[in-house]
Amino acid sequence: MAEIPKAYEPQAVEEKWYGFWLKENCFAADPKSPKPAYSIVIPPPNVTGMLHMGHVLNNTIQDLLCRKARMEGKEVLWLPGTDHAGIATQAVVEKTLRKQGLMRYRDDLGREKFLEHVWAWKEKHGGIIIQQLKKLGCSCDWSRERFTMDPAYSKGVQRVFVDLYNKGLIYRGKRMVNWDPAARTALSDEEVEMTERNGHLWHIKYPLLDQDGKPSADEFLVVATTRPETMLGDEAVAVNPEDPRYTPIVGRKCLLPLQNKAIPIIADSFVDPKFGTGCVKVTPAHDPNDYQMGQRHGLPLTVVIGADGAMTPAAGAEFSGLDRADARKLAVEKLTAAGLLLKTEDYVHNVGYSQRSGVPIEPFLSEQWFLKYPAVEPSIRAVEEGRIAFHPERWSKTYSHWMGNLRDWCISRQLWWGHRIPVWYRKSANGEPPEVSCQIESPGPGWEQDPDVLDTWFSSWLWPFATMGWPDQTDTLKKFYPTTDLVTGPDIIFFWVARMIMAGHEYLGDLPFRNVYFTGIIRDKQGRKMSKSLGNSPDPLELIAKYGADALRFGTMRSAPLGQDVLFDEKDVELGRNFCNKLWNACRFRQMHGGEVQAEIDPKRLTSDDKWVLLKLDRAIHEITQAFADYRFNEASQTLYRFFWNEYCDWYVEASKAVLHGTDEAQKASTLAVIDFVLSHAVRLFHPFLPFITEELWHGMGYSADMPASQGGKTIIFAPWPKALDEDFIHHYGLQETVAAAVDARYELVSQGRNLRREGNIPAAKKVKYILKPSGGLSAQEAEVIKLLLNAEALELQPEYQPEKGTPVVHSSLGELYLPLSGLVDTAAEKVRLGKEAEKIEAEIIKAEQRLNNPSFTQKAPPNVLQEHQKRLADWKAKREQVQAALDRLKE
RNA sequence: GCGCGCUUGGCUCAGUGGUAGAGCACUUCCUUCACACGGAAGGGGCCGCAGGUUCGAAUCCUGCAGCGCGCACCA
Repeated sequence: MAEIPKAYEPQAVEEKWYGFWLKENCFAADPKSPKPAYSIVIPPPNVTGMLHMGHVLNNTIQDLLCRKARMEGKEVLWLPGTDHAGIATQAVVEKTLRKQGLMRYRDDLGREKFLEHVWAWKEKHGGIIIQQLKKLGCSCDWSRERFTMDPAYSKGVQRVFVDLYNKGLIYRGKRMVNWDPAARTALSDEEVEMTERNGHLWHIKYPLLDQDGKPSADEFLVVATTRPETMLGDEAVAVNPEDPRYTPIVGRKCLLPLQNKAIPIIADSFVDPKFGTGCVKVTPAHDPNDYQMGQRHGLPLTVVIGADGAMTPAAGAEFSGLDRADARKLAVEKLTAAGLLLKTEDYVHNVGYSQRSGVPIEPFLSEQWFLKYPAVEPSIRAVEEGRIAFHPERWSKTYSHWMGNLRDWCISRQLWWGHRIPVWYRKSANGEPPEVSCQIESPGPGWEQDPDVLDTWFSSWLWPFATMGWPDQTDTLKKFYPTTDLVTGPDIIFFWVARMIMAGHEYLGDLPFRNVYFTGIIRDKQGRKMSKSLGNSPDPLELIAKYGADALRFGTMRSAPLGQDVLFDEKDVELGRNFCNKLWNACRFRQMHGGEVQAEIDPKRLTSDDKWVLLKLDRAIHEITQAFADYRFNEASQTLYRFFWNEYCDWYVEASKAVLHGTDEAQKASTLAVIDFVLSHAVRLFHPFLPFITEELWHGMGYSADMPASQGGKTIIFAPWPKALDEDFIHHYGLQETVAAAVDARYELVSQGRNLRREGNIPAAKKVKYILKPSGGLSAQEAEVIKLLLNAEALELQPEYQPEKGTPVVHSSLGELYLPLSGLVDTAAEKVRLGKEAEKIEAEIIKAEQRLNNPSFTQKAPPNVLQEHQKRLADWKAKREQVQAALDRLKE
């Protein structure tokens, strides 16, 4: 065993072992392996993205699952890759090119040239996030890294498009879509975020026209609108057909101000007579509801806002070219000047914003491609029947709700970066509509491909199988599909999860994964979402550099409960680092005592402390295994923390010094064997959380030497996952719960004894003598442990001890522990202390008696609970007697 | 409007029918031969409010309040 440094230094260790794992191909998945398969496909990060805390949370969980599965003897495939992220990537590149002065708008460069720039960008930045994942310790099979625009992957995307087109599920149509005027593309409904805004409701007078088309001086309608600039495109005013106030004027016309245009008054049941004035202005080209009404009433579509968000010439000379926001201001000004603005109310309403560019969405009429979702029914059933299990389960409700209200998916984007739509057109000579052909390759000369690309999610939804070589029946697909677990955020349940389930059912006739783990969202200490603009998003790589990857992983896992948002605090990472250091030093302590790894535990030499720690280890293994089964990683990490720090280090290691500092060599060897047993288990239990330090210790401590090369001899990655101790083991080593309880009582006595020392203001370093008046048997070794843990000069066992008046004492089931302080006794202080204790005991006794005196409790409570309460009462009563006796002695 | 989640010590959160827990922060003491990225002892909570079920509720049910998040075509 090599000497190891005093504090754990992660940097060199991390680099060394990650390189080793790669060199030894430890993460490679073998489709020919006879082992049972375990697989995860990574939620592909944006190819040009940078690692953030969300990735840390998400990928640590995946790594945890994969590493545990390997230790359990599974053949593991964690398939990594990146997403081309259409709009996001294109926007970044456009911005850069604009900054460099290479273009103002992408048309300046043209499609080919522009795409060259994007690919160059991808080549330059595309590998960054992959390298960052490696720093985190992710055990992905990098030989299988995929990109959603790999040639083979693209083929799959196009094939699916053609197939769905041929099935009649994909169609083209002119619709009112969500338009992003900044990115100048259509978006899906899911990419629009409704945000509550403080706006205004402007009440505008529309004068009625008489028979001659002359505006009436005193007859007018009042319409209320949140978007006065759209009135330039109004084609009607609508009222409810049942509204008696307005039925007489339906069919007449009114004057559209600013445009000086006559528009009809129509009746439509969409209008709610109780809202506002009961009159609605109708702008068919710029509002989805108005569009519907326009269709019903045959109204013209006057487009006053263009694709760039600026007013068109149709808006009139004064407005043409103005941005929509400026047009609103001008419209209000002009209406005010004309005396047509009746009032302006403050009004809170929801406005749709582009999730990508952050600008308000414009309802916009355009020709787009739509998909009617396939395999909807089986996809709903798969989740409802639990064949796909959501963790936490409640998200299945969100899923079902969305799946039950599906609307066709707008899949075309007016972008260049993405999969181009495999549809071809050939102009016909005689003005007829062009010929259309949907196929992957060009049908030949004279055919032009549709200029649009597909929504990024139209490629992502194929990720679980398109990454495995589909449509070919590859070995990988056969072995690892369907995947086992998916780990992702609930924010993409519609974008990605639901769509993957449908694609899986449509193309492979089965579910794509069996479990979906939804992480929480990482927030800052104040609970705000992390964002670049707030500057509250810590750089994980800086945290890794400062604390180590293991520390970052452990801290994150420890504070991330299932399904709950995580408030990130650097303190958590600090805790992780401190924990690694504790683990490190616990191993140094073992090393200090030298000798070979002790493989065999001798049952005859086990002390009660040894048995206690083995039982605690057993309980920890049970709890951790259950926590993993429930996807409760925070519980698993907390159990590990408690076991290792509190139980093993604080109590067992300290107690073991009674043996290790002694002279009995055979007993020392026995203790070291227990330590080796516990440590070699603990290091493996920690490995999924702390891959680097555990690998280092696995080798440094010599535990790898006991294992065959395929099972931990070479690397801890394949070391067997610890099993709970079996009955034979427990019987063989005499590990009864009663032993553990007795040791618990002994440690409790020690705590109380230390408290006496504090209460007496005796410096920790000062050696003092304690006297124990035992109530039962205590071995010499156990007494030695008590002495050591109390840091006492001596512990005298005196069954007949008669204390001097006022000697401080504590009481327990093991007996009375006195701290005789020759000449230094403060009787008054001791009286106060014992008085307080007596009060506490009295309160507990009253509580217990009340319960036990209640006949319905004694009749109805289960026997074990009843017994427990009876025992509790008896214990408190015994203690009361002891304390009372001590108090009486003070009075003499 | 509908749905979901949260409300437990100063802070962040576990706990989910039988004596209120952790980490951090705080107080006091200790550089003792694994670790000051440490050790020891301690203070601090009528578990949001009101009802109900139960022998027994922080825990189950019902209402209410506050906060957060989804979904929804009301100008």
